Amino acid sequence: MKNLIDLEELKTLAPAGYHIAVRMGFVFPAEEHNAMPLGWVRHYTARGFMMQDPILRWAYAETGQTRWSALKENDPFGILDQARGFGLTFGVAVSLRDLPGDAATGVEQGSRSFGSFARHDREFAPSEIARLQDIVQERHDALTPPTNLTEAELEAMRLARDGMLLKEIAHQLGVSEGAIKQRLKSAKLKLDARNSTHAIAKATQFGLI
Amino acid sequence: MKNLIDLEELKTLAPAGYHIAVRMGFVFPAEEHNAMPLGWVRHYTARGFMMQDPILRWAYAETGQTRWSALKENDPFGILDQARGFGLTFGVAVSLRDLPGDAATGVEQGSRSFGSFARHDREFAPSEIARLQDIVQERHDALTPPTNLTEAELEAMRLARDGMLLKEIAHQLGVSEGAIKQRLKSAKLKLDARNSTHAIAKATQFGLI
DNA sequence: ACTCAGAGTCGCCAAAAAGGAGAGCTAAAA
DNA sequence: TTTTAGCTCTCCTTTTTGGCGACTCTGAGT
Repeated sequence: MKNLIDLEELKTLAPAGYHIAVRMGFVFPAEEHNAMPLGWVRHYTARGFMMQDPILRWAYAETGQTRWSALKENDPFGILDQARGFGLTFGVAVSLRDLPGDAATGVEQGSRSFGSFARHDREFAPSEIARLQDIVQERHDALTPPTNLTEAELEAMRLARDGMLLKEIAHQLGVSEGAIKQRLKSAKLKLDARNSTHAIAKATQFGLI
Repeated sequence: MKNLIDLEELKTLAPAGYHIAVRMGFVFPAEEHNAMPLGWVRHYTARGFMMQDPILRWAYAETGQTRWSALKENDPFGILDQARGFGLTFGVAVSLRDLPGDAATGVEQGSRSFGSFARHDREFAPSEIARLQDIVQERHDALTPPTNLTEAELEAMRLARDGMLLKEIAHQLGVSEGAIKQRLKSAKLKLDARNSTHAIAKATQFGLI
C-alpha cells in the first residue's frame, strides 16, 4: 500500500519526531509510523516503557487532544522527563476512534488510532494540533477495510501469498484455474489494487488474510 | 508465510485461549496469534485494558515463565478476576528475547516475544509450560529476519508491493527492467521465496519493507 | 410463478508481465 | 591475484492478466 501520509508535512509539523498507530486491534495496530529519534526508541524499548508511558495510557483511555505538558502529573516514572533528553521537549497527542456500531466502516467494535508528535523549540499551536488530528483521522479512514470480500477470494489470496501458482491453488481448492483468476480479479477490484501482489499486500495490511 | 504453529496442539495445551506476540518492535510485533475468547477480546479492547494488564506488564519487564496466579498482587484493576468470567481461569505467560548484540540474529537490540495461555479446569503442569515456551521460542527463531538484503533489493520490493510493474519500477529507479528482475530474484533467493508475491509477503512480515 | 440482478464458475484467446539461464562488468574483500 | 557479491543486459519460456461470452444458483421484487 502506498504511504499516503505527507512525510514532508509531518517532518515540518513535528520536527523532533512522531509516532502514529492506526486502528489498534486486540493489542496492536494495523499500521504504525515511527519517526521518533533512534536513541529514544532504543532507550524506550530496552526499558519496556510502553506499559508506563503516560502518553499511551492517555491515548488508550481518552479521545481528543492533549499536550504532553498536561500529562506530567500522571508520569510516576518520569518518562516525559527522560524524553526531553532526546530532543522531545514539547509534544502533543491525539486519539480517536470509530463510533461503536458504525455501519459505514463495518467495524462492530470501533477501533482506535492515535498519534504522538514532538518538537524541540516551542509548544504546538492550536492550528497545528488540529492539522495533526486531521492527518491521523485521514489515515484512520484510509485504513477502513473493505468488508465485502468472500471467503473464496481470501483463501485464494492466502495461497498466492504463500507463493503458490494459480494452477496449484486451483488444484488444491478443487476448482479450475479460471475460477482462481476470477477470484483474484474480484479481490483486486474490491481492494482497488493494481495487481495480485498489490491486492495481497493491502489485504495483509488490513488484517484480512 | 505459512503458519508454522501447530494449532491443534495449542488448542489442546490452552483450551480456554491463547495470545502470542512474536518479535515486538517499538510497539508492534512481527506476528500475532490471538485465540482468546471473542467476548473477552471485546471486553478488554473496549476498556483499554492493555495499559493495566498485569500479564503484559510482566511480559514487557521479565523473561521466563510465570503463572497468572503469581501476578495477582500486581493487578490493581482486577483484570485477572474479570478474565475468569470468560473461562480464563488458570493461565501462564512466557516471555523471551534475543541476547543483545546476538550476531546470529543480526538484531542489534534483542527483540522480545511472549505468549499468554489459559485453561479453565486446572493449573498448567511444568511440562506443559516448558512446551509452551518451546513453541514461542520456535516461532521467535523462525521469524529471525535475513539481514543480507541490499537497499536496492528492498526498494524494488517496496515498489512492487505498491502495485507497480517491473518496467515502471525500472523507470522510476533509472535502471533496466532486467536489473529489477535480478534484484527481485536475489531477494527471492535470500528470503527463500517461490515468487515475488511470496518474497514481499515474507519481507513485510519481517518488517524489512 | 415469473423475471431480474448479482455472484460465482468456467473456457477461450491474445497480450502483458514475470521468471529463468547465461554472460559481462565492476568494486571490494581475501 | 583470485574470489565474491552486486549490478546489468539479452534471449527465451512460463505465468499472469484482461476481455469476452455462457452457464448456474440464489434471493428480491413483481
